[in-house]
Amino acid sequence: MDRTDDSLIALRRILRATELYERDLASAAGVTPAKLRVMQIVHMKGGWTTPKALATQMGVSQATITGLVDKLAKDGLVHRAQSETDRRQVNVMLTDDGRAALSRAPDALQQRFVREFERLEDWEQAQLLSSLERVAAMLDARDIDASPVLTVGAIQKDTQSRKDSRGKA
Amino acid sequence: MDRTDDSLIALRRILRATELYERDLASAAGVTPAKLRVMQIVHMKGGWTTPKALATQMGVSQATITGLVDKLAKDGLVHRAQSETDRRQVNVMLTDDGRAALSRAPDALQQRFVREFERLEDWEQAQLLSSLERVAAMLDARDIDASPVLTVGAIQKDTQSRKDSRGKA
DNA sequence: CTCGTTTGCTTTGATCAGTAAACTAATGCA
DNA sequence: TGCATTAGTTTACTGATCAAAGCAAACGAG
Repeated sequence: MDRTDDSLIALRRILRATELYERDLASAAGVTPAKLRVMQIVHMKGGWTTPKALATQMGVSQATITGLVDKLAKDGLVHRAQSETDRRQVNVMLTDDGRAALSRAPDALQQRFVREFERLEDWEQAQLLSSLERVAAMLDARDIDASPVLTVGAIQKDTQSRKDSRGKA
Repeated sequence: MDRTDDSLIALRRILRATELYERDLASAAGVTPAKLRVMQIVHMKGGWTTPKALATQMGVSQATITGLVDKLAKDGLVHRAQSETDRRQVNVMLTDDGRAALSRAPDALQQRFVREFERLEDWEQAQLLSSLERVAAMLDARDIDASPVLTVGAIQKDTQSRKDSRGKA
């Protein structure tokens, strides 16, 4: 039956749209997608995180994070600071430039999704959510901790807009 | 209530699951994801295509295809033959080994989706399909002719404007 | 037919993302 | 005190990708 095919096609369109947006997006911020993702996660976490946390969240090795953070630091978009409680740890923080770059990369894809989603009727939202979760469950047996970050990042329920650099305690 | 967030999380899980499966899949066939994609497309096209067509379909440059085909050829999975009608053209064909490798890489993700999808009640299928299409439309304004092949990164039918905005820093 | 343009592909030389393994330094436990 | 663990970096490598330059075949006026 054709519904299966049609569903696969729709899925594919979703995947492709996401990928394309991610690239455009990154270039809008003047960085590569991977670096943008790092910045977005740092932002999401309130302004700082550790390489370890980044590696886990992004699903890559710590060595990869080291490389990305190196480049971001060289570009002055983030900077490193040693944690005071555990001196093995490093805190990765956005610089002002980093925040500026992030804001130049409005997450069109996600914003669009959010905007349209929130325009739906209540029951439609519920149905969409349940369908998406069902598909996710169908495809993803394991339980992966995925953040609500699509192209990663713009959902910013930035309730606390503190820009201080209270480098971890 | 956070339906929006939850939807984004589900979406993200879908994307991640797809990526992960793609890797597993490729390793089952003993090749990398990109090479597997090349082989799948060749297969889909009936056993042979040109580098140009592959580049268009995958949304990468011809140079990239040259590289992938080089490696596949070195591994004996495809071979090149000059076209007889237009000697500038090259035909990329699967070898027996290539076909064998392909068959060792059943598309786990897709099969799983299909299997589970077809187990659903009729009305559930209809609902899922409509939800997926809705999301696809929300994310992907353009009309893309996507094939029911679930992969990340394949571009079916390049829309000119997209091509230009891609691939810059 | 011929010359200039277009087309299809490859080469070259780069960048980016990613890994594994070895290493360093700080922690923490017994 | 001493050993195992943890966090992060370094090193050396691979794979995918691109832009630009090059080459050869095909096409299309004139």
